Amino acid sequence: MNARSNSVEVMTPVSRRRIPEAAVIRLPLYLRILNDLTADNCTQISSDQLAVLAGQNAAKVRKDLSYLGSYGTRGVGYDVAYLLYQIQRELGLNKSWPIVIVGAGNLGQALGNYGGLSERGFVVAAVVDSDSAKVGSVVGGVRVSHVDDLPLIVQSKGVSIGIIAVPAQHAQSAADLLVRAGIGSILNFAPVMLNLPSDIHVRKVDMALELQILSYYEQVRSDARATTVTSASESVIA
Amino acid sequence: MNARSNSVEVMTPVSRRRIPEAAVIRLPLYLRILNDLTADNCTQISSDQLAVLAGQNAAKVRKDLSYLGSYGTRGVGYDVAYLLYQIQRELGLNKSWPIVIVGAGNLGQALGNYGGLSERGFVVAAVVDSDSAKVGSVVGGVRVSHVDDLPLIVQSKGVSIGIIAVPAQHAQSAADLLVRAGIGSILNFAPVMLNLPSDIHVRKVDMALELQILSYYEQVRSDARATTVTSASESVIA
DNA sequence: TGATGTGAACCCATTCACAGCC
DNA sequence: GGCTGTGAATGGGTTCACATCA
Repeated sequence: MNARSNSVEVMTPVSRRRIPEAAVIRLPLYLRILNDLTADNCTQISSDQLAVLAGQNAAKVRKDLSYLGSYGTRGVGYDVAYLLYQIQRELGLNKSWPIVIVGAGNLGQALGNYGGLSERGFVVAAVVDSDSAKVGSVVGGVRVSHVDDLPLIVQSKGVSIGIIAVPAQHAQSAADLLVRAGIGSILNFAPVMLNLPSDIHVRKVDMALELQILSYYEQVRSDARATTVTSASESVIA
Repeated sequence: MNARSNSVEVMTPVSRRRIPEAAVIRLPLYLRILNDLTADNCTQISSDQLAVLAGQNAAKVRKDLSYLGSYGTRGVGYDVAYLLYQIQRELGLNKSWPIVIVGAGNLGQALGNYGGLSERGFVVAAVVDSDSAKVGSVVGGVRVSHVDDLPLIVQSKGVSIGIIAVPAQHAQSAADLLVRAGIGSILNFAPVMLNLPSDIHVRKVDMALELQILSYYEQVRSDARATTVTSASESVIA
């Protein structure tokens, strides 16, 4: 269908196209929904249904899925198991990713012990901390190592994703260490902006920022109420 | 400037314009940087400098800030303290927001005890749980209440922001309870998509989704390496 | 018939580039 | 001269609408 039949295909590479970032961000969401559907013994789903479950527009869902290939059946919909597999494969979730957590404090411990990680194929290869007192304790089934061993750990275990779980004031140096150790992607839980080379991928998890965004919309909401009241009374005056 | 001079202005409302969502999301980021600058006794900043610190383009920074009004000085830059104040005001952070946490498990406790909340004006008005055994214990300086009291708490304390910190399978019903109690915004820590009325604002914090996004880009990176190697060897063959 | 897959249209966000002001 | 503020240009993402096919 999308392979031109007059050309010789040596071997289909895993990822043919580059998927737009906006779509990549939604793929894990679809994946989760498909997992739930599988648990509910649902084997087929239409873009309309999936859109409702994902809180998206059906056309957007179809376009997102079309980046993976033409895996739907016209007039029918998508096979849940097959789509699940394709999304997993596209996201690289058919392999297991070793990750390293920097920081063995409250947050680092909580993340290391969080079962959702290994369930989804993210294995805590190491937890490191700069505090020698913490080295040796066990977090997430792993002995805490000293941060100086980071390059060694990253190289020997092939780690490419690092999680920053240190206080804000140490986050930048933690990030620098991760990059120097050879990491390619960082998930940052510290409430600071990291200054990093442009080829490093970063995602941020930041409760304070999220709440401040919500705060804006709640203020708009209360302003709207106030304005409504005001203009109502104004119209009475007028 | 934007107020037509031939119309009578009764009173300038707090928020004149509606700010594009993309810009709203970045305002808390600028705010944080300005806070850091204040701590460093820096009183002036240009859009270029701010852009570097925020990891953004200078034109974008200027446009974002222009939504607040014309608070810069041409040829000079922005006064840090004044800009700080204006962003805070625009985000509604000059008042204190009571919030309610649903779920008094590990996550709920951690969030309730997190000092960063009250530091930024988010006061934990209540922590609720459906487990009567948890009711009465103290989290974040507040006695845990039963979830049945949610409507009462929300009304009496004027809570408009709720945080969902319950296991995935209970998140939807927790959200429904929050909405029925009169909440307007939700910060969702549970790894599920919530089905909610469109006038409710939701933000999501989800480590698994973030890691899966990073996984994609790491896979692309390793594919790129593999392809480079392959095409190199191919060119040798050719 | 009914749902996918996709060009085209639309809309929002980003970036450019420069007028305006300090 | 330097930096802001902003129209205009660009680019990406979303939605429409329909040809296409099971």
